Amino acid sequence: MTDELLQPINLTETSYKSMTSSEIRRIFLDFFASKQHAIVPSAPMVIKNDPTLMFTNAGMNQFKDIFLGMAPVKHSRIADTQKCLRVSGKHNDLEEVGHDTYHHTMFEMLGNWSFGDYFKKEAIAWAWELLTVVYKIDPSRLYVTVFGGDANDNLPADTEASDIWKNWIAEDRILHGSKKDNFWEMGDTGPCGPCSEIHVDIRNNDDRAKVPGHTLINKDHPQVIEIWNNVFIQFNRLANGSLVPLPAKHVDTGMGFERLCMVLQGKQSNYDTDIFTPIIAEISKLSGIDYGFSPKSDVAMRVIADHLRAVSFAIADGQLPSNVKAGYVIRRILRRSVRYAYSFLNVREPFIFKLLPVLQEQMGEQFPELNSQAQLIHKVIHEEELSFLRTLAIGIQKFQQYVNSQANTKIIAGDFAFELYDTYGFPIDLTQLMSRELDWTVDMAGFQVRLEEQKNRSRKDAAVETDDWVELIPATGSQFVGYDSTDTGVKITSYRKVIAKGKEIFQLVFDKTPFYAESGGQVGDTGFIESAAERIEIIDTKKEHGLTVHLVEKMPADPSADFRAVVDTHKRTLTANNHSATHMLHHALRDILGSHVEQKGSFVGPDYLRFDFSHFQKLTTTEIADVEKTVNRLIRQNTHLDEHRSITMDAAKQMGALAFFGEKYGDTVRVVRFGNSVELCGGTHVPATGQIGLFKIVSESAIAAGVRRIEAITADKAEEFINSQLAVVEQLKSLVKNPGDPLYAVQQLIDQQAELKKQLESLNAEKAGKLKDELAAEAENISGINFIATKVDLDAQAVKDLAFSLKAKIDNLFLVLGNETDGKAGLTVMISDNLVAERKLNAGQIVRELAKNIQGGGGGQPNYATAGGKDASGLGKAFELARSIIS
RNA sequence: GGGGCGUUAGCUCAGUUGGCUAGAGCGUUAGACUGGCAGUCUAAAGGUCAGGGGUUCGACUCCCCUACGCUCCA
Repeated sequence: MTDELLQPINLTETSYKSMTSSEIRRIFLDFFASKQHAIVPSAPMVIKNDPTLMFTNAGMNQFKDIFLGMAPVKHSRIADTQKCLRVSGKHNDLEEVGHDTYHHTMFEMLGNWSFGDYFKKEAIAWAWELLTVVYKIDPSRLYVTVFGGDANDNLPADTEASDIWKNWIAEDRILHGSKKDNFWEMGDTGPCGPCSEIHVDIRNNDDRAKVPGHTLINKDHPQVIEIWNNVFIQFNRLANGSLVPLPAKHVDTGMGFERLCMVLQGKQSNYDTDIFTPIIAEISKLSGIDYGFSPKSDVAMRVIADHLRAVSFAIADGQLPSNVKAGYVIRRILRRSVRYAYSFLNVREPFIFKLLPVLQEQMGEQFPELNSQAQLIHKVIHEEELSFLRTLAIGIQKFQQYVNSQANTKIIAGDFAFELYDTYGFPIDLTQLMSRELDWTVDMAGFQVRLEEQKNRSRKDAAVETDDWVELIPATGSQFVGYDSTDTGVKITSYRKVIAKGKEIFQLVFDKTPFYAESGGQVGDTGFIESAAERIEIIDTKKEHGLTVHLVEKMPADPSADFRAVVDTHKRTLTANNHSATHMLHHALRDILGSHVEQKGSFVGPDYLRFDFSHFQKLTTTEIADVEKTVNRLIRQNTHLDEHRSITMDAAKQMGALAFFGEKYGDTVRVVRFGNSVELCGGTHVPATGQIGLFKIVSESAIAAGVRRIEAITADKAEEFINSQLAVVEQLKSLVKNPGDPLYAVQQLIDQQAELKKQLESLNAEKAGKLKDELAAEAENISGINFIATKVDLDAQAVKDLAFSLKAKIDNLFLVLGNETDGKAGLTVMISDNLVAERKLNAGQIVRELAKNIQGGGGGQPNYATAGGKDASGLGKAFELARSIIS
């Protein structure tokens, strides 16, 4: 048996320590191909349609549905290399990356899988063969762990695995591990099982002689490391905590590619392998600092090299940096690298984007998306770098203002440090660094308090309470019948309650459903289900783990009844119009702008459509008009939908179907074709394009570097839009009484208006001048003060103007003006500046006294003040009081 | 999804307990100086203070809502 398993395979003879990373990767895949594994491409690193996970963080992610029994097994043996990203949660702390030799954000996970096919015996034998025979790792450096059992969980030790291992490795190299290290569970419930890890000791011979390797396993020693984990999925964990054996057992393995390369290339650090050295060399060249120059610059270079990969792959998968969710994670990673470059490599301008060609050279062959998306990645990283450098500049300015404004306390308050961080995005470690340079310190305890407050606020808000699924009928999925029918008899197979923000809603799963779940940008269907006894509104339809979940606000009284599921067909039709129009828009854009146009995002609802695509400049008016014209021509051709529900990917490509990077496709795909527009798509469409009627673009804008957005409307909405615009023109024409050339008429009106405005201004000035002169003539000299007190028929602003112009005209002025508008009285007091100073007169105080006569109050400055009141009949008394003040 | 901050002249920004009839620099225009240019000086134009509502005698300033931008957290 053993011999049969160890059939030598025909691999290129490559000597130990000279294998490049590309060769190491290829050998892995070739090896498992020779063991009848189907080699599949990496799934996208960015995950869509799974609320629990933003990024692929393990090789098994793309097979999760198979383990959960929700998707059929297409190949029972699979191997691949999977791009993964670990940036948060239990797996990684972003802030660790770069400080040691082995943490990464983005990494590749090599893996082989058996779905109900081979189990422990083959998995262990092949792992051993690959490592020792093919990769030629010295067996005296290898150790393995197996699950040692757990009394609390009533789990026995995995003696099956240890017995198999004894065929290959000395017994004293087989170690027994705890539940924490050697028992794998996907979640609180579901498939799980013991696992067996392979560890390698890469210390030098002296150290190995001094301290035996087996004492260092799982002790976080940087040179005694786990490289391969083989998980044997054989149980199902139920909600009550008990374990039941699975009928079909699976193998799920993962081997960290970067670590493997480190071992095989005889390096002590992942960053010393040829995966990273060319990038680090380029960083060194661009920054003028040698790798090895100082610990801090070394960390910075590792950070940048690592983050470049993560960010580039994320953008290639369609995830642009943004300020929400997955996009925000990407932005944070990129900004972290800019921060390190800024602080420790003294870089003050964008430069990370310049490293992209080196990365392409390294990985472009295995991951072609890196090449095809290069222009976009380049542009996006460059823009993000620029924008963050701006943010840093603002933060530095704020910091300096703060330091200048403080007495020499030498302490940055935690509140201020947090404000810089929270409001202005200024990294706390930069605040600390700059403080140290000034010999100041930051109150980090205060900062942490504020940060914790903020986290609690957000967590509290995001708290969602989810009950267990209640299963009524066992089912492995739910078939979508909505392409053909919008009204079907269904049974509820399972349901659960979800509480978010104190609002209670229920999720229902049917045996089959006509409801389209939100996907590919198309909104979920709404409608209702109806039994003999009751009718329940479906408020939305979403997808979760490939299941179609219907959202309702109220549970049916009898969930086990027979229901009729009815989709809101009006909304569905409008949505289909927009979806088909989106395809034609995409096609027209590629036609007119070029084939660099690729979908970067899409929203299709009943009211409008939104389409984001890669393009590097604003569309001209002509281009927009051309796109509209092209789409409308396609609509008028009334092309019929040519739909292929289930054809192979190859056949789809043969048809010229557009597929997008960053989308996960099954082995068979659905192709939607309207004439020359051919796309892989699961959405609902019009039977023939004529139904769309009319297509109209309503806006074109930029949403990120190299990405533009078009919003458009169709059918009734487009007609309404055009008609309302035409109505405006009609009204305009009738207003100007010039049906021939309304533009000319309006222009003339504008010119005339400007002319009249000038004339009016000069007339008003003349009138005000006269009033001013009249009032000036009325001025009474009371002990050297020119006193004027009178009522004028002007509004508040005119009174103010008059007061100021009188002040400019008359010296030693004490002016009191009264006015009356809308039954309310107003008083204005103006006093020449010299009187304010010499006679200690204060308009503000005076106006308050005067205002008592009009039942009001007011205030202002010493030389000018106003007041308002209810009783205009008191104005005369106010004037007399004013006179008495200076008499 | 929850916070914080911002939006003032074409651009970059001031505007301190509500009241200085909204300011500066750059840019624009005009004039002057200079043989011409560069430049210097003088003057002018340019603002629904993001939009809407409220409080007040009075709102760029205070409160509420909306839009947009930045930013942190989830």
